[in-house]
Amino acid sequence: MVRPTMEDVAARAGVSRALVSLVMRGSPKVSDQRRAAVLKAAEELGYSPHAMARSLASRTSHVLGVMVSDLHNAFFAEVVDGLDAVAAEQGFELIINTGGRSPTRERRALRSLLSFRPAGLVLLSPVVPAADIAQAADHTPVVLVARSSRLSTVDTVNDDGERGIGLAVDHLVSLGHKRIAHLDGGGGTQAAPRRRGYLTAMASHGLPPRVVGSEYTDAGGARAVQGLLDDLPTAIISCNDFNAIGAISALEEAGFRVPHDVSVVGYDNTSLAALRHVSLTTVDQPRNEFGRLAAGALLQRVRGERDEPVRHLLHPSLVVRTTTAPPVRPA
Amino acid sequence: MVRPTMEDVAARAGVSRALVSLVMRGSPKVSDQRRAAVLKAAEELGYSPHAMARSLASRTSHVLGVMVSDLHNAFFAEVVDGLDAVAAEQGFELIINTGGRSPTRERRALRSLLSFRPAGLVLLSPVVPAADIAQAADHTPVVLVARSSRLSTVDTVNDDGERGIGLAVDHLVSLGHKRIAHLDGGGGTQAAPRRRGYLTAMASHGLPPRVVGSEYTDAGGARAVQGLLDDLPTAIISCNDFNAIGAISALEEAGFRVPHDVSVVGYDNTSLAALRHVSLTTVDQPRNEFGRLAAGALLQRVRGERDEPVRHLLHPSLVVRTTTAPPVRPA
DNA sequence: CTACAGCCTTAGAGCGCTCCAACAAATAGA
DNA sequence: TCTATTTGTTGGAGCGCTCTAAGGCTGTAG
Repeated sequence: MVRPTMEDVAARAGVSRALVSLVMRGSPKVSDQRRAAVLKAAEELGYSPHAMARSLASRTSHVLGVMVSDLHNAFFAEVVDGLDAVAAEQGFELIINTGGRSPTRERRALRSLLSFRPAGLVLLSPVVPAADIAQAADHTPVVLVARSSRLSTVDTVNDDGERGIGLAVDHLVSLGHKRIAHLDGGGGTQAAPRRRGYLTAMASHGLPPRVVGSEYTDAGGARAVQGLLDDLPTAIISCNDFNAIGAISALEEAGFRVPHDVSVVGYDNTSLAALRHVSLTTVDQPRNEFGRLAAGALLQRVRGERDEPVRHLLHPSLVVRTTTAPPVRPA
Repeated sequence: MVRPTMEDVAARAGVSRALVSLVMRGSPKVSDQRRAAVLKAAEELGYSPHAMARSLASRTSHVLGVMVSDLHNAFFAEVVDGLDAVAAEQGFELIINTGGRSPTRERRALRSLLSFRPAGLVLLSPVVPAADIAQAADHTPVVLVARSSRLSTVDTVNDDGERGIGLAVDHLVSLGHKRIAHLDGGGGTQAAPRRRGYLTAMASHGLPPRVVGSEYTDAGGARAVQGLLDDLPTAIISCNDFNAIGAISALEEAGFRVPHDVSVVGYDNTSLAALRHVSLTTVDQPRNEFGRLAAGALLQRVRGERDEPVRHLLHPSLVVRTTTAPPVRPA
């Protein structure tokens, strides 16, 4: 259970500890003969370098810390895939932990990550106050994904929610819809730009807006629809996919068919939306790209290539499935 | 950007580095006055201890490494919640990384985790060969979740899939079903015990089994159902929730209603199953409990309280929703 | 007034590694 | 031949911390 150290390898190979260090770091200035001897000894002992000792001694880190606010949400998994790809490519490793959407746990997670002295930090949709983020950013480069910030020390990567909802509105209008309601995400993370996008797009088409208060859950979507039943629009744009699925259930329970009687559009293109049983028309965020850009921005900071903040605002795209169709009822 | 060290805090508080160390570790043998001074200095400097230096010096680690085979699967998120709860309670921290269901990436993830010299390792449904696991277990305590092993050096936590499917069969039989088919998970992780549970339970009720090859996806479930259409059973037990949802879509597309014409049971009780639009009767695994038990077992090993392997086999439970009902067609 | 407990506090060694300066040996240039 | 230069190797200091053993200080007892 006690792991061998460089000293052990050096003794076994009959060389100095420094030489073993050179071999482990792949230095070219080691003779082939010694290199082979060292590698052989390392192999025999089952030696592997001690990352912490290494980074302590070298005063550098090849670790990026990733704080995922909610591990239950597959959204983040794809962002992590993007991060991982870029990090691996550039010789960095990821350590992840999670805040469970609670500021307390999240702050703990942040402290834990920072205690490993990572080269940089990626925060995925954090819920901690900006002050905590600013404090972290004092010590190490930070990039925020799915959360905006005015801090000049942090970079951000977000989707253009205003534009995303605009795509949904345009799609429905082009199908012939005029009475289009928006189920609003309330105080949720990206609710405001989405609502704004809805209002702007409706106005640009000269249509009267109709915003209904709701939330990011399927129960919320169902409830909102129940309030719409007396005066049903021909199309509904939900604040996210869960909400849309709740809306669809409530519509079907009330005897309406989707998309025949009402078209429904979601947001996020979660894996749910792709299920054939759901097959939801929705707005897709380039999640993998989020991760890639976040890693890229972070590594620029890590290498000291940039000082001014970067604000990535990515273009969402509409994925048309089978919950939208031209209206059949009088518009 | 350069972080303060203990030395800095000591200088500012006018005490020695060792005293700061005692304060940071919460030692009782420090006078209140000095303690306050040290904490104040630390606060002012924004000091936080360097986890790596600490564990290097103390030759101990309060870190548990967690390898999640697939971050996209919310199953693991709940296991992590359980792990996190127990770890936090006992003063341990989690570092997570992911293998993306690829043996190569997983091996890399394993190496990365090990390089932090964690006190122990939790592997959630790993896909690497047993030899890699054995090797890791040579260096540090390892517990496997959702994967069995015969290695005497590793503990395991699994659900009793045989029993889980048995619950589903019993439920359907008690509703009056006699023609019950099983959509099999093929070579998937827990497919074998589930199939075995189905066969055993059917036999114990004196019913003829009908196993249909399928896989753990909604497309797989749909395809399997298409092959059943000429001779439809009155109930279907899927290998997991995705498969069940695919099966339901295919049934509905073929003009059958669930549960009126066919009852369907899933497995896993994913968050999908709870959506009102889906409302799937399914078998629940105590995921949070998986995590708690895994952490518990690991910490026993870490503290050297136990040497022999432990095999936890947890009881799944049936969650009855609205996709099962008594059969109306002749059985 | 000395002795001996406590109780706090501190110096110093050392964890596994990197990196620098120094050096021996081999090669090149004069 | 002798001095440069290059190439390969090494000892030692030090990264930020913990931990042991050995202090300094009080206060009380002898």
